Amino acid sequence: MSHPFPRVIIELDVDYFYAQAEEVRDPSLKLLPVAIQQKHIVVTCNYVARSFGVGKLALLSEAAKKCPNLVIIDGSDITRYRRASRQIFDLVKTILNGHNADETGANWVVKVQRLGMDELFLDVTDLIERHLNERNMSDREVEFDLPGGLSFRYTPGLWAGHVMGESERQLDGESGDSLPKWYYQIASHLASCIRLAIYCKLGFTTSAGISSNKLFAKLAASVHKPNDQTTLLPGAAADAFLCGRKLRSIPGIGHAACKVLLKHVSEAEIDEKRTLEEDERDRGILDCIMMESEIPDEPKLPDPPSTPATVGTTRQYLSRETLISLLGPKIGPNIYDLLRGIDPTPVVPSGWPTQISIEDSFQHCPNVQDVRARLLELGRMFVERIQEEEWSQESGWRRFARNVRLTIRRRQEGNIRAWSDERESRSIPLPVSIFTHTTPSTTRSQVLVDKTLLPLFRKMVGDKPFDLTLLNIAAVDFRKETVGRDIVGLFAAQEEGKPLVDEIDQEVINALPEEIRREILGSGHLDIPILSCTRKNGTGPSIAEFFAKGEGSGMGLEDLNPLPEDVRREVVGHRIVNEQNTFTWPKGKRKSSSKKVNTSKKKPKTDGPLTKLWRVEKEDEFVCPKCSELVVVSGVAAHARLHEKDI
DNA sequence: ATGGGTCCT
DNA sequence: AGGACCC
Repeated sequence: MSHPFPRVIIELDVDYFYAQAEEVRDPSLKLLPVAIQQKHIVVTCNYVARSFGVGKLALLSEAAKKCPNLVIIDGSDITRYRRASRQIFDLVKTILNGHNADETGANWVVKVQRLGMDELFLDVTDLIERHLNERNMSDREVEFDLPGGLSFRYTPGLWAGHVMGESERQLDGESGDSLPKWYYQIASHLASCIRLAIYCKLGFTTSAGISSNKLFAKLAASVHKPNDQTTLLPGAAADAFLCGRKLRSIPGIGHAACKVLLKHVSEAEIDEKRTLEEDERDRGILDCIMMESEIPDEPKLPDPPSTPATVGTTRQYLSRETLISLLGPKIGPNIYDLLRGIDPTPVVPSGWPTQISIEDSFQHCPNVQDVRARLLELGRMFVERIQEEEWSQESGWRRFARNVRLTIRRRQEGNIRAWSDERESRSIPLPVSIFTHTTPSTTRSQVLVDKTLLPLFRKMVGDKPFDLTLLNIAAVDFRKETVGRDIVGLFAAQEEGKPLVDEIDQEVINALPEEIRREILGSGHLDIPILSCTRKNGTGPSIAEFFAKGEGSGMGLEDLNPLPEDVRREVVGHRIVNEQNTFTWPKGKRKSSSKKVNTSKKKPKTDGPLTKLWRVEKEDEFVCPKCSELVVVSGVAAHARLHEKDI
């Protein structure tokens, strides 16, 4: 019963992501130990560094001691990694859903969900079903055509990569609650093809897990790393594998739940031991009865901390009811199921982010001057980040954050307790002026900080002394096609059912910044495509340049040569069972010449065509291009109506 | 710990 | 607004 509905899930994990992104940027790093630094810690490192004993989240000082030649790269600006992550996501999306896949995932054949920057979940059930309906599996070799135009061949009966649980017989046929073995077998080749394509196109190696749900797929992916894959067939082997895992290694069982569980498991163990001893004593009571009063049982006291607490032991000791009483009616049953390998959570297609945040941590920040200085810097990065996100929306509707949230963390007295990093936050409408691309980001940051964030900060801390260790600015509550609530409120409150556009001086409307104009023109009937903008890079070859092949021309799947055998082996590894596994890139259709010439820099359109603008004068105040009057944003439409008479 | 994200309450 | 979870 461990599969409420039968699925085939692939989890893809980009190996040592930040460090590999640096290797892709500069391949000479591949031979060196590389660590990515944020503040005083190594957040990740390549496998060369790991062979020296350097680990994730190691102190930089310790890492340098273990590995004196460690190449340390500052990773506090994650822009490059975010872009690389996007490229990988877009590539996988395109391979599996074609070039015309929408942005919401509503009509994707294969749902693709991001987890962090370096992991993807794929639900390939429908794709494989479709393939099975089209192809004759009695052929010696079968071709698998993917929606994006890529295709690969495999030999039925053979596996790509590692397999766990193959010897079980029950999977050979339908058994009601799981899919037949060959579904996973085909998925193993599919995973191999996708990994190969990622490597060929973008240069990243990945690890993959293939199984019947997200939990198993993810655990499977961790079995053989890096640059390899594992299929974990549901059944007794998967269950045994799960049972041996440490509790904390189960995704979904976090720090808080783990603490509660561990406590009760060890209590239950002690309990059981005691009743066992009591049983024994009962049996041997005649032998022991004389000694009992004399001897203060000394060797028995400090035993409990020996518990590693695995899934198996936890499952054994904690009933469903106990878990509910411990963790509540939602989380309790959830974890009860997880412990048994039951994970019905669907692969939810990832669309645009629901929040964009930027943060910095530090040792001390005890006064408002420091806060302002830090916020100004953070705010500048914030508005630039927001702008980058706008540019990455290549077509369709723009999305705007309604609110901005300020988060702080105060310095804690005394012991630094593990993982209750307590934050406080407040949110407030995000001023529309931050969307004005024509204003320098430093200016926009000043406005944001002085008019919005510092007042908000005052509200949080009051007059009391403070010492911060973290500041975070987040754009939240994204909506399509609206700039700010004040404007929406204006039009909602203002006219009862009249078509607004016809009432307002068209020329004045046209002169508005585009965001405002779109707002005035209303929603639904106007689809202004947003120009894509190829960003320029700093000096030297950047990751973006390295990746530039695919930009602006679909994903350019067709421009890759058929794979050289040595590359294929490098990617798929030595373990591949199916020697016939190859894939071909689609031919024709697109000119391949266009994509190498892709370095042309389009300007963001706000720099260009609009010559007569409502200029942003101050926070939320505009200068009318017709009469130069200063108008608050909530008065823009009303002011525009005044000019109707001018015609 | 870092610098991000997700969803639920 | 906070808390849990994820990387």
